[in-house]
Amino acid sequence: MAEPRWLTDEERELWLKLVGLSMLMPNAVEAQLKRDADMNQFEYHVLAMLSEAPNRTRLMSDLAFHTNSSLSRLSHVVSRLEKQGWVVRSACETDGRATNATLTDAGFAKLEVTAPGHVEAVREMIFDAITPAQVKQLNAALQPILDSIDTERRAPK
Amino acid sequence: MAEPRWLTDEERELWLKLVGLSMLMPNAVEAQLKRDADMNQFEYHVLAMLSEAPNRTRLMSDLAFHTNSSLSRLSHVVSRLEKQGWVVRSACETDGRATNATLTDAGFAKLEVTAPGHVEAVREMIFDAITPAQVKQLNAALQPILDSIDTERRAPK
DNA sequence: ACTCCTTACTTGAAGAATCAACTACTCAGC
DNA sequence: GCTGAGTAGTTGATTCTTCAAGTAAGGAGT
Repeated sequence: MAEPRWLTDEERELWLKLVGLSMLMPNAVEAQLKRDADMNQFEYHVLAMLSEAPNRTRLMSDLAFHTNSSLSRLSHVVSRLEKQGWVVRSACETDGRATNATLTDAGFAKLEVTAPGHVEAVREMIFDAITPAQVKQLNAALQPILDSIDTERRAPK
Repeated sequence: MAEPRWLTDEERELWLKLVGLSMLMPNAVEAQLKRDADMNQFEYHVLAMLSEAPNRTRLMSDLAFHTNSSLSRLSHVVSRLEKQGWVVRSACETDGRATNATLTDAGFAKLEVTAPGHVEAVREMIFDAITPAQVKQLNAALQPILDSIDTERRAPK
């Protein structure tokens, strides 16, 4: 067993920041969403991804991809959203295995009243804290990390 | 109600990346930990933070801070870790309300066999994907975001 | 020394996420 | 037109997290 390639101090520091970010950021956002809209971030994300799609409709599997979620998780959540009347499911006409999820008018309305507060919270938390140049840097530096995670996700060892 | 300060395209792009990262990164790490050590990332993080402390011991509240967790969550997890024999609790001598958590020899040994594989996974996922210059940029740009989250956490509106 | 507030932590119940089946459909090859 | 492999989605059980109490000790003021 070869000597592991340990992290440098700077790498370790960054790693702890990334871990901290993935621990704290969702909580921080969800506090606002929960308080103002009785919704969690994932549910919001699902509604948002539907609202941007043609006909406010996506296949479940497509929606799972765009929300970075498993089909199982999505299925449970869409069941909840359906109960609230914000989403409806329907059979896909061209593929008998597939299911469409569609944002209802009520769901769209919910999103419209929720979005401003959510965006404001995001802005205060993230974008008021960094410079436009840093936005560019982060976009550039985070992309390869996401690609790398995605590669491993698609081709697990 | 004033017009909300919507996000620019670049900001939106970054926000989606940050959300994606906090969704996918923990899973990616945990897959390896789960497979190789039957442990999740939070448990690993708890053991790691203990291993670095003097006497491998920390107060629960201190440990909660260093793992970005609530005391409640930590308490449940330490109970599990205690059952596995990796951590022990003891009363704090100077403050009757406080509890020490100490990493046992077994816990330290567990960490020692787990660390190389974990570090390797982190390296492959993160540091093989970006340049040393990007490590610096990310460290610099993520810091104010974490500070901002932390401020809101301490002084909720 | 007694009230009252805060801190430190634990606990049990409730809600959400994951995991491991399972159903149902599609499609490629024979 | 079967068979088998893969795809799409659902479901129920288990596990984890969060939430809302609760206990118990410290500490400030009186």
